[in-house]
Amino acid sequence: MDELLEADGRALKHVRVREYVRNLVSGSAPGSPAPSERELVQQFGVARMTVRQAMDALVVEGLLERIPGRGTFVARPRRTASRITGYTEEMTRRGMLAESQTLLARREQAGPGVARALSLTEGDALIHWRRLRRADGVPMCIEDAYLNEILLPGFLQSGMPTSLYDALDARGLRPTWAEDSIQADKATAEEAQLLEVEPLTSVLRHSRRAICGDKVVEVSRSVYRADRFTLWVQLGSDA
Amino acid sequence: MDELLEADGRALKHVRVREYVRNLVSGSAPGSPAPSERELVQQFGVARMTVRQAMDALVVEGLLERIPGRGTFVARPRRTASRITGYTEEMTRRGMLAESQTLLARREQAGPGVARALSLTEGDALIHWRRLRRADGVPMCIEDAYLNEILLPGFLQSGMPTSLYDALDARGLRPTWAEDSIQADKATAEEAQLLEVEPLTSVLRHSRRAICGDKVVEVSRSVYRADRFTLWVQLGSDA
DNA sequence: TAGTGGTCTAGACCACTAT
DNA sequence: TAGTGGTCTAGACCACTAG
Repeated sequence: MDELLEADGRALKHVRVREYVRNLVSGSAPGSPAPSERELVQQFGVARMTVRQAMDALVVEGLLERIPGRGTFVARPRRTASRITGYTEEMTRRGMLAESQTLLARREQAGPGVARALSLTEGDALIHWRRLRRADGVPMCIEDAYLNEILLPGFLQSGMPTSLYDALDARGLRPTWAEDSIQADKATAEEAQLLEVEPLTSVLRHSRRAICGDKVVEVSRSVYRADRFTLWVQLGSDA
Repeated sequence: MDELLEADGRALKHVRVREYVRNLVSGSAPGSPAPSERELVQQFGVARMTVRQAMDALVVEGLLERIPGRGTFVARPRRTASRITGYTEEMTRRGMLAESQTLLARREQAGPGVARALSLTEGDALIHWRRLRRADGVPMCIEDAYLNEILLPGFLQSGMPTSLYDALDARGLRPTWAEDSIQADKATAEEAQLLEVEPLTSVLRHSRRAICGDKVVEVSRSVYRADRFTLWVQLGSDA
């Protein structure tokens, strides 16, 4: 007998069928046939509605595709929207070494703009974290992150992490939604000095408001050297 | 009797129930209760599985939320990824008047880069459409669009539309997926002249590869005046 | 013609919530 | 205790596809 049929007899029947089918087809090429519903009814000794419930879940998930009169097949993988990433993950993905140098990390009182963006009240305490970020040892961007202290108790005291997004992840606060704005501009004198370019060199300004559920977890403004950085974005998703 | 119960007796029962519930709750505040499943069984004289099928669809859609032991309620609207829009729709959304002046519209042979981006073979025929695009009468961007002629038969002959995306829509080719890249740069002499700015002024370069299903429907390169344009992007979606 | 998924019935028992 | 959604059964008929 298939060991998966025996595994965890306490599990719900439709879950057992679902996971059996998931394991069966994982790795199969798109278009490969899945077992027919009546076949699974026989194998598992359950009602057809139970099998349909299991298969429905996999169809909604995008793993399977039903074709009336033909059968159920492994679906072409759906394109999905970009994972929301921070600097460290993004540069690593590009095969570069991401490093950061903290220029400033302290509690501040929220000004009107940042307060609104973070869904705080003006004057509330927030964390302001400014970093010079390098890629392969060369300055890439200056990032000012503003964080809600309430969501990150002890953050400043616990030693700053390399990756803000890893730290958010660890607290179950990885953003699932982000509102970004992107502008072309020229570097100010101070920015130019930090980025090691001439003043008035082209830079890309990138602002983000990152949200997890109902909570605004990060508001940030970054300025990237235009000669080193192209922003890539994937939009939309398959129906 | 409720007129919706009578409407289109040919429709499938689960569809009738689904649309009845959709109409009933549309406009209701999140958290408002939907009818209970057994209530709908009574009202429509159908089996409970049929009602569950109807409700399942609305739950997957994100309109309803089930809470075991309590009931079914109107869900908080999900955040969804940005609709993929073109210049005309985007400027209209910003409350500006979008106008375009065609600088060039002709068949060309695909060069290596554009061929690969459009999933064509080098030397294949494509449509090259260059426009100066204004917002409220002032130059905003120059856009070079490259289109697969096979997908748009008679496009050049039929008179160019104002909105490429409307034209794609009409042919069932509205992109559901886009891969964009964004860079900061300085205007070339030619770009500066068309955009009515000084040479070396900051510009935002925006490239797009837009896809509908398996078909690459548009490859474009746009250059925006940085003093007039900020790109906005929403990323991710609720789970 | 045999097999497939799509729809539908008329029940059942369970765990959970609210009163 | 009454009501809710969650799970499950054992059938049924339909339209469609493929050999």
